[in-house]
Amino acid sequence: MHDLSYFRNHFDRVAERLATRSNPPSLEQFRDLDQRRRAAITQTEQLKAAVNKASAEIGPLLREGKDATAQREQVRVMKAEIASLDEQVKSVDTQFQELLTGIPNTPHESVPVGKDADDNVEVRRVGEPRTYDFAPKPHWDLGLELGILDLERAAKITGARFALYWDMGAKLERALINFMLDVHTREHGYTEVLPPFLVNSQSLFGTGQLPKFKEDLFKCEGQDFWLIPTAEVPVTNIYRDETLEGDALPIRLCAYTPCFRSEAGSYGRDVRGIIRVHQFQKVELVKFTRPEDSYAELEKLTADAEDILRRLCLPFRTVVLSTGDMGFSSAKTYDIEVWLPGQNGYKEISSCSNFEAFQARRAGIRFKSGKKSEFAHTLNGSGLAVGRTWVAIVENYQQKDGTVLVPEALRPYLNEEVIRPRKL
RNA sequence: GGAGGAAUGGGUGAGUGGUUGAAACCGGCGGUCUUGAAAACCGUUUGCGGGGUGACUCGCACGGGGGUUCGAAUCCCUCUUCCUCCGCCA
Repeated sequence: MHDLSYFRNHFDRVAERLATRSNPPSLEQFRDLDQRRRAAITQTEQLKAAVNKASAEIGPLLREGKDATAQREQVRVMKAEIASLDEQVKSVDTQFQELLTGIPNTPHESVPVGKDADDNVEVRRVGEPRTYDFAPKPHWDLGLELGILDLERAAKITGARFALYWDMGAKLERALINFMLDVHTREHGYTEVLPPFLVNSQSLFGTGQLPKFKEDLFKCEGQDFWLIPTAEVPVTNIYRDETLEGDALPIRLCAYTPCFRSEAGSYGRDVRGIIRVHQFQKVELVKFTRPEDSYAELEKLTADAEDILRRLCLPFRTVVLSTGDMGFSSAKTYDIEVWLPGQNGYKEISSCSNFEAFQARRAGIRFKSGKKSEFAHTLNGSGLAVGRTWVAIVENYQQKDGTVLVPEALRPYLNEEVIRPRKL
């Protein structure tokens, strides 16, 4: 959510910047609604002040034993008028809030202007894709042949786009989770948290998934519980409606959680394998910072996520998303893309964003700054998507004989150097 | 799931219909005193939203929502959360 007075006072400049997004918000109504809302508020509040004044006079009159019928009648009439005016205020305010909360964040000045993902700008490329003296297979073939990934039974148990891992497949997933959490907590200074995997509407509003993107989420029937689409939601909301001590910043948290996404609107995309599924595992990095530090912290957070890929010796590149490819709440986003031989290309494995005060304003996350309190900046990024890291390892470390080599860094976690085929 | 109890400002906690946006204490901030610090003393210390260049002013908020009343922290309804006891349970 935008700062209202800033938005009002810099309307043309902000509107121009917002127009560079892929779904630019319609702002035509803003000025009219804003003005109508303020006029309505002024009107009712003046009347309320009159009522307060009149009814304060009644008490003393009664105490003196005088008659107050006239005053009572006067207040009663004004109250009736207020009731109808309040309706108007409520109606215009609701419209205004809907408009305001539906406006995406302003892209930071360093974000390249562009239409879509094609206009994203590569900022780094690390590692060389391996060359194979055989045709590398995609992970869905490898997973089946190795007996570690069982998509058919997952579909039976639940449905399409779910995964069942067996044996070394399950252990690899678990090893990756532990490895990532260990690196971030021991080497990068993050504190581990284990949050609820179900959240309420208020939390989803705080991080910006609601009200606009509810079709992407799973909801529990008859209850205000939603399956989390990312740990960003419960972890960022840890400090919802709280004021943090200024000295406590920056706060760096990391969390492992499963993530649940309905993937509505993604039909036909990444249908094979487990690149795009309804449930996947992720280790998430979340930061709360002072405004002046947030961009430096974004660089560090992105580097922390990249470090996992470096340690696993997986080739990757990092791009800065163009204005046309950014998410709703973000002011700046880096995507980290890992090399996948099965796709013969780079595929997103982490998305690292600075939301500035956009989420903090929605969620009421403040910090003490001298005598005043102000909104913190929030950031987050995948560190990393575990399922896609699993894919990257299986595909990049496959060998001619059908086995998969375990990356050096994971061997202590797996007690194996090679994943060998087994019967499913 | 059943039975009781509770929810007030950063914290403790008073307040059961009319200058109570809220006593008191603690904490925080500023000051006096002091070589410095402590102590003592004085002052100050909620948020959101309107109006005004500004001094300032108005409205709303005592867990959330609704109601009674000229007037609600205080009375009623409802929801939520927490505590105690019982039941169930990994």
